[in-house]
Amino acid sequence: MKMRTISELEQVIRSAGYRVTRSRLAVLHVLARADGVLDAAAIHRLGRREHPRLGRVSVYRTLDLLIELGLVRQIHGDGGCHGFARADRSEGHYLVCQSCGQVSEFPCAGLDQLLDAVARQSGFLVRGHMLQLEGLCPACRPA
Amino acid sequence: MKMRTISELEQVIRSAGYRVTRSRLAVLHVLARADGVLDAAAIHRLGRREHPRLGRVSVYRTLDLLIELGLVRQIHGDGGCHGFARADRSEGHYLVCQSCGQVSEFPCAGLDQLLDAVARQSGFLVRGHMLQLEGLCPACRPA
DNA sequence: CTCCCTGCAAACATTTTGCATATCA
DNA sequence: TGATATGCAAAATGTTTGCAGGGAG
Repeated sequence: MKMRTISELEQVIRSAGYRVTRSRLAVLHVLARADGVLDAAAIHRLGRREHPRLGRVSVYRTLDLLIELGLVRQIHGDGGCHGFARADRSEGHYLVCQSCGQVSEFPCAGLDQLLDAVARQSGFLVRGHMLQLEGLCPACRPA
Repeated sequence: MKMRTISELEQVIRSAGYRVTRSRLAVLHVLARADGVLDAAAIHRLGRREHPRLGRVSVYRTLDLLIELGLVRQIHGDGGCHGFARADRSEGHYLVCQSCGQVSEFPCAGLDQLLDAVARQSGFLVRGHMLQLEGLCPACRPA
């Protein structure tokens, strides 16, 4: 998926009949700047820097909206599965370190073929996928 | 992973230096009988049928223990990511229906190769994986 | 008999609702 | 201006901890 500019993201929101508000922009900006995965609390905290009156509630509602529009993806971690990241930054492939908790992404060539095969065999209409590997990152793995 | 009998599961618990108690047995039995994925509340409710004094707390603690021992796997669903299933019943490959919420499993030949390649490239020590496909099951997909 | 495990209650953390007000288009 | 979105407070939900008593080995 190609990377979108903030303006393009705003456009998606508008086209869907929703308003572009300060709260929503704040959340978008936070996610745009973030490299990795953030949880709702972090998004709220960072969002307050640019919009101090931003409420927790709006963060949740905005995230719901962005997920519905396909702009944001929810990441399900091992402990507390409450991460969010921009969908166009990620392909849905994550490496989660069980020691330091860091999440990184990886390219995964060949997965699509595999998914096609599964779809054919199961009769399932596949609309998305998530592949997570758990283990130890290079920094945490024993020598 | 081969399917284990309840006695074998008990043995694993004992070997690890833990006691086999009524609460733990109740949770094991519930998970053994269940076909799909259950959340903590469901496990508690069903477990009470066989052990009425079973407390919520013990369910959580038992699940932690079983995960630690590798007997149970945690499933991260879309809404409320709090499912649990016996590890020896599952390979970590799930199809989640976005309409009816049903979770089923699928065999996924060829994934291991793919993971090996990723491990080599990333320097990550991979200890487990989870592949989830989201979409519509045969019953829910449009004609 | 001893120590681990349990269950209760209460603390805690996170997410969702009700409602009056503010704000975008 | 009018419908939508916000933010607060409070409720609902889900999970963890403290502690006295109970049960497995």
